Amino acid sequence: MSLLLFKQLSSKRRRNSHFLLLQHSFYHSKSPINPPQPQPLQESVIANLILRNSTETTLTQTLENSSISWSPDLVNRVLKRLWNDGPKALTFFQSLENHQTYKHSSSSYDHAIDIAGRLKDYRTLWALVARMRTQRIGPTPKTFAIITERYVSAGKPDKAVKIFLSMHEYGCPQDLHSFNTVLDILCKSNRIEMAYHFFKVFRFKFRADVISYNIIANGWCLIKKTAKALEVLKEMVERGLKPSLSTYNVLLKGYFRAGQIKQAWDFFKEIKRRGCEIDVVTYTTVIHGFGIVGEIGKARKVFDEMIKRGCLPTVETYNAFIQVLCKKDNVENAIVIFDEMVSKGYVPNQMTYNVVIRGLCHAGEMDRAMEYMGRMKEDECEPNVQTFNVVIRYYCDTGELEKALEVFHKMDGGAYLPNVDTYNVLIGAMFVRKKPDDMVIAGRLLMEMVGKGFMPRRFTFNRVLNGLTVIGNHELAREILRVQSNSGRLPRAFKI
DNA sequence: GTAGGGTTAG
Repeated sequence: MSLLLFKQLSSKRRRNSHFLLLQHSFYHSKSPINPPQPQPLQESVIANLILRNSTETTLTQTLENSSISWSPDLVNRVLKRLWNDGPKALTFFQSLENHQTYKHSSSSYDHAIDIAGRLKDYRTLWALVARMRTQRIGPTPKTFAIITERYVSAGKPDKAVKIFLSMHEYGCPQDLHSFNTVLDILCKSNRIEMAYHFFKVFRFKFRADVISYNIIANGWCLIKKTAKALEVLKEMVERGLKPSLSTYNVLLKGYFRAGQIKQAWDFFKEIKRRGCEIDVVTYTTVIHGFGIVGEIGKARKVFDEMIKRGCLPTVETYNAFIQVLCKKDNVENAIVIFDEMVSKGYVPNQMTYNVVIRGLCHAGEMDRAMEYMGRMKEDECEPNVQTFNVVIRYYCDTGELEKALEVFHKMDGGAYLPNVDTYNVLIGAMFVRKKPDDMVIAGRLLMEMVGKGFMPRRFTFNRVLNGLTVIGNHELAREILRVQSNSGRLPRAFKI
């Protein structure tokens, strides 16, 4: 059985077992009138506990006194919950470092290192690496992938490459695998020029393979330079490496991204004509590519064609199709497809819902958008930060700030922590009504985001400071100025 | 976390 078919069947099976479970509890429950209340997840309860304790000392005591039996999996789930409050996440991690019985696993160290890196707290990051080493649980190649990514996205790609070249000094030798990882990280962080240079210097040393070439070709495609991608692939073939299906999919996507729709279509026809194996990724790429330029008819045709040819769509295919229908057709037509996928036994995921909810918001159907958000929970498909951000953004756009703030407050409680986008959207919205109270809210939100390790841009700082000065709230303004000077993002006038 | 398909909007 092909992997594709297997994926389809397993997702159907999941849904069927869900139905069976419901039927089972309906027939066997002693009191079907009182359905069992859903228990809050353990990691959610713990995350709330952590968010309420302000210092490491009180937290350590609280955790020592509690009878939680820690496991690497539980610690990872808690860290995931606390993802958008980096300082609290690290405090939690460190408070367990001296636990009497529990010892952190390698993967938990990786998470903590990732969080420290995002906070640009490199001292903590390297202290954690050293600690991994003394515990003899790392650092692993994955740890180095995380560190490399954090340095690249902090604008230090040279440093990132140096770290990669020194990883063997940490007992972690470089190989083709880790070479490809670094190339991919550089490409995905918009450093294709550097990735290509690095690739050319080391391709013989690491015996670059099809995957290395695909990564580089994809890098060029990401910045719409399909000609460069083709050049790289030509060289690959000259070296005797055979293109894979991924190679074709990379190039196909590259044509669409670069707006070379005709080339994309010709290329798609060509690979079919040559009898190359086409898979669901190829079809999804074409459906999305045509849809996004408004060619809904063609997208639909390809969607029908794949089914006719026995290539079953996946949830991702549906997500792509639903998204383009929302954007270039009509949200009602998108919902028809949404219902169709559900009736066929597919389980919509968070992205499916987010795409539909965004489509409804865009059509001004905020109430229906909120209905779908409620439906997510019923479907055991918890809304994520993106779900909240979409709804908050659109409430802000329509000037319903009270509703935006109401949704924002629903995020409180540890289950879904706001991220940097949430704060930026809300703070920006506080300037439209010119109400003094809104300035105070903006000021508080700014303080809150800084406390969670999200650094606002200088523009945001200045805007909020101005607003507070205009309404005469000098106290909050001073507090913010203090935070800003600690962060090093001083207003230009204050420099020197 | 060795590659390819599905989220924001200006």
